[in-house]
Amino acid sequence: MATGRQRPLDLKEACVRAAREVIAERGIEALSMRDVARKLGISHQAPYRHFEGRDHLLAEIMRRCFADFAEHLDRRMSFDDPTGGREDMGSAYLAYAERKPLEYRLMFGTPWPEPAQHPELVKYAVHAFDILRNSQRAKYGDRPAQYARADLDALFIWSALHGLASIMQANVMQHLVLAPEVIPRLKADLMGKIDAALAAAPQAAKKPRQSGRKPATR
Amino acid sequence: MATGRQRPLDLKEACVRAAREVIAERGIEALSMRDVARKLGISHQAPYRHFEGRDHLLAEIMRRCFADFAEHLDRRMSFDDPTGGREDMGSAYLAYAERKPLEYRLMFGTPWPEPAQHPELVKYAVHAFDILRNSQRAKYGDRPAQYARADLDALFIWSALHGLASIMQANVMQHLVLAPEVIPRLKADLMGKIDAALAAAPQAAKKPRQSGRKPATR
DNA sequence: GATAGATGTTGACGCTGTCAACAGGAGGTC
DNA sequence: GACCTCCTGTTGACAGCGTCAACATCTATC
Repeated sequence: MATGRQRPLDLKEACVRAAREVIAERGIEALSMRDVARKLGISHQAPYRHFEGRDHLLAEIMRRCFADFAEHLDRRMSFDDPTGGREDMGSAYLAYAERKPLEYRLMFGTPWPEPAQHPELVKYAVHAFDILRNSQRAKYGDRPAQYARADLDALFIWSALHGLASIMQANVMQHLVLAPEVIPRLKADLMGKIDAALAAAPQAAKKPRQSGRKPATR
Repeated sequence: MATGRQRPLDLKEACVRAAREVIAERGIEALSMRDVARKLGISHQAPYRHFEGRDHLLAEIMRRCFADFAEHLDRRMSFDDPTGGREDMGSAYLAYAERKPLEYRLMFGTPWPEPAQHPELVKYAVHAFDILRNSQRAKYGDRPAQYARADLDALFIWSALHGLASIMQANVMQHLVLAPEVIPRLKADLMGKIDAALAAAPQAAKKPRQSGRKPATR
């Protein structure tokens, strides 16, 4: 059942894999260093040779999640997608949150370990946001004078998407007694509203000329 | 420094207060039953006479937060506010998240204990959402045929507000290098976009006639 | 006054993260 | 070859945690 019982060559890599398995099985909160060690059949102290502590192991996993998430968004949005099926950023974002709820919760729903101690984690997280931001900058022609507007748009899109993603994973959602056709329409409705909000000129600003969208600059 | 050292008359109440102090001082994750007991100068088992376990103590605190939150929204939105300063729901929501970040994180950013075991918690959480939902139902005249649309609108508003609130509390926010005027404009911009999205007819639906908004039905 | 229930205390268990000391193997240097 | 050092992994300890079980005490009721 486990990934493999023979003594792993690269213990650090094996720790990350085992930790992700524990998280998948019993949740993020239940992850313990001793669990990881047990799962690998090594002593309870061995993982500490590769990670300073539980936080550092968790930070490494989060970093990989952000890298995976960014790659997912990049792949789904780029015009040169070999599959040809270019997807809207919003769909791609929500699809990821839906297909990998644990990873999503780990990135956005778990208190971070001290960021100053984990610069790599910050770097990859910012990079994921930059995919969204750059797509908005491209829309306005990537002129620095429009950076504030692009940032505001990007943060709005992120807010709506992240809000929906985290709400749909929240426990309270199952108890709201929503009208029956609401759930299936939820994602499309939200993305329609995002588009409507962005189409409306923000404040005394002309509607940005925008015929065909440009690809994200990455 | 502590709330009071004399033996409290109502230990259950004192436990809740002490727990909130611990959370305020060292964070939600650091809360332990033994901390609460120590803080009150009682034995480590005494709190268990009033709460089945850590989860139940946490659930009680969360329940109170939801009650407090709902009351905050009600007060800020009702026309009969004695202060006369009626506030928009969005502002009220974001103001709460900003002024009580710990409570907000506790409600929306912390994994819930098994909901089936804490029906009161669920009830109060749903009630908070109903304030938002009812305000949308009122906008459409509270006709059941429009309940789905009201639900969709309410979930959109909640998504955007919750998304922004949780993003602004997230660690990554400080590392995004935003244009300088973005942060101060963030809240107003988002609420403007919410309004714009709701004003735009969703799909083949006339713009709802809506001159003066009705108060929330509660 | 006896009795039963509620409330608080004490002590133990296994779990956790983490520190310190130790063991062995790889590789370099004399 | 002998020696030394670093890297990796092991063993054993410690305090803190949640929780169970047994005991003490206080209070109210018959």
